[in-house]
Amino acid sequence: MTIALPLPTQADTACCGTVASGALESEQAERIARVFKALGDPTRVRLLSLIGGSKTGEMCICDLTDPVGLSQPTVSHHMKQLVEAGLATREQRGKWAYFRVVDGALESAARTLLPE
Amino acid sequence: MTIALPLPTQADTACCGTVASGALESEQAERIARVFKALGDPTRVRLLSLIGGSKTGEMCICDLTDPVGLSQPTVSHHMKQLVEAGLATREQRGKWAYFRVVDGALESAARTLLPE
DNA sequence: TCGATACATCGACAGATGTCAATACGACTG
DNA sequence: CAGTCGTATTGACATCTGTCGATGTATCGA
Repeated sequence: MTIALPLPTQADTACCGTVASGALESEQAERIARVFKALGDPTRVRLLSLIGGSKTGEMCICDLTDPVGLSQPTVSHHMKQLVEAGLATREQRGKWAYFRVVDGALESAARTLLPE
Repeated sequence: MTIALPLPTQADTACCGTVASGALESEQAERIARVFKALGDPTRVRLLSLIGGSKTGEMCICDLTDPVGLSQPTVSHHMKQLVEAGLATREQRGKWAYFRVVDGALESAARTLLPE
């Protein structure tokens, strides 16, 4: 038997309230901080920029370990963080797991820092 | 005698390279991540929104402890993080320390998430 | 000068985080 | 089906982080 957990939807990067337009409730602040927490590690920033800047827009773990100089489990761990933050997607194709930057996610995160 | 430490300048939020336009070097990634790390805590997000949304645009620690519901040392600690990340400034006036959101810092951070 | 006030720093602590080696899992290949 | 390859997970570990109480420091008022 399985239990339907009330997992928070990860993709709701921005829907209401921005940092620049005062007085956020703690729940909104938590939602906003969750995304920036994922962006608060230099390795993850590099991973995003590597994937987003690649020709096809997608990369597998094996393509990423070398550029960042970390072990495969560590890269896998970071990518999981990015996926859970709604900044990247994972798609299994055969043996490989292809990651993409979620379209509009960075723009959406950027918008939470601007007025209005 | 004092020693002139080569402290990194904190205000250089964005000068070159963005997440959305591929292949950041580790140093640029580190600089970008430093700002978002500061934004990766819900309390700090609230503090920024409180200060930025206030009438005068500035607030002292004593005004902030109640809204966020944390102790004075903790709020002081968070504000130090924000100042060191270049997102806020601290100005001592008499007994009070007034904090402001650095003008353009959030916009600058947002820009590192967008293409170009 | 003495006390009160506002803030920073220190010391401590629990919990989170980044990292790797080892291992498990799933998919292809022979 | 057995072996190999790409990934995810686990377990362990050191470090970082958020938090508070206690204490230090500077400023103002009486």
